[in-house]
Amino acid sequence: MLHVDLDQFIAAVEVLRRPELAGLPVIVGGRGDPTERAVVSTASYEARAFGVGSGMPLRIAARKVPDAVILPVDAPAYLAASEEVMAELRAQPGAVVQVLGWDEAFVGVDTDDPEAYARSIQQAVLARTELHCSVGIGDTLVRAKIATGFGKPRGVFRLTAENWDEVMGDRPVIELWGIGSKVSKRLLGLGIRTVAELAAAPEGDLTAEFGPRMGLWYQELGRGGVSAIVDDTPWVPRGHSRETTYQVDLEDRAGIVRAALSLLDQVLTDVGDDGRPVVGLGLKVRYAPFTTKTFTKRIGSTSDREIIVAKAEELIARIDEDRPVRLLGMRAEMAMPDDARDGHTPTRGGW
DNA sequence: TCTGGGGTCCTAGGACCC
DNA sequence: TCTGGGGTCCTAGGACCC
Repeated sequence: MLHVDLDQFIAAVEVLRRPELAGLPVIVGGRGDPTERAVVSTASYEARAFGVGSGMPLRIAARKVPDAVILPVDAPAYLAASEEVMAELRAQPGAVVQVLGWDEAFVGVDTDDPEAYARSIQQAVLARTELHCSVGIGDTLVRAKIATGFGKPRGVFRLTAENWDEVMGDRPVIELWGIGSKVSKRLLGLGIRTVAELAAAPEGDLTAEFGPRMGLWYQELGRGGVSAIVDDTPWVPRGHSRETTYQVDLEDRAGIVRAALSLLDQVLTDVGDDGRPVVGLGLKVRYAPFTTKTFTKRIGSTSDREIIVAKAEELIARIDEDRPVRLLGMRAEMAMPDDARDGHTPTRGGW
């Protein structure tokens, strides 16, 4: 199958509607104000040359690139562009499309010449949207996804069982999709640094450290994954949540309660649009400088707004009073059929 | 340098039941 | 006095992805 990933997607969409920005360092993040608490969503390649990347505080990014054009995040514009791209992918002959995010998707297809198919996808997407993309070809989802990174920008790369060891074997495990900084450090504690070492590690070491499920999953990742099924069944959200960051720390109880209720209200709007009942509530509180506390509560399946609010107030009442709050997040979980989760391998926000 | 906002899934441990 | 085994449900926390 193939994995398609748009190149510097958000920055590219911004440049499309403002051609005068072409070739300039463009940074998109927050409300476009580098004095605010916010982070970079995407930087153009010109800005990346200065060491700016997504996730970086906007304030720092602005300092690194004094001449940068800093723009606010315009989610509706990116969603519209994304839908055009996905529609074009679905229009490809024989394509099964599984969307992973605004700017990427798996494309399952039966073809003798995947490279040619990949090039024709790039041409089609470019012709329709003026956006460039990179394409990974793989014999598993994991390999296709990782292959795309080697194709960037505007390229095509093939990663299969044949060249997996050669290409990935000596690389650090953090380059695997689904292994981040924490897990890679724990793996290092087991003496596992590279992809090849993970693939060959004693199963018992991994399951003892990460549990039977995740331990085996990480080993499978080290070997390039197993699943090769592109799943285009429509997405069913597991829940809805809203989160925000306050420009000034909240410190008084009344203000904290008011802020939490305001977030709750926003979540309830999404819940109402969803139409399904709520079965659980969560409240995540971020304390300055960087600790979080989570409160959760199961509630009987209900759509009654007053009941939900009353249950949420019980959670709000548990927020510590003796500490300033830096950020409040609230999450409402939605009901879903139990069988929707059955048979799934661990995915980590993935496929 | 000081950390967004939207998601998903896994694990540990306690309570409770038979 | 010392102490089963299996199961489910719930809460809190951790980790990862785009």
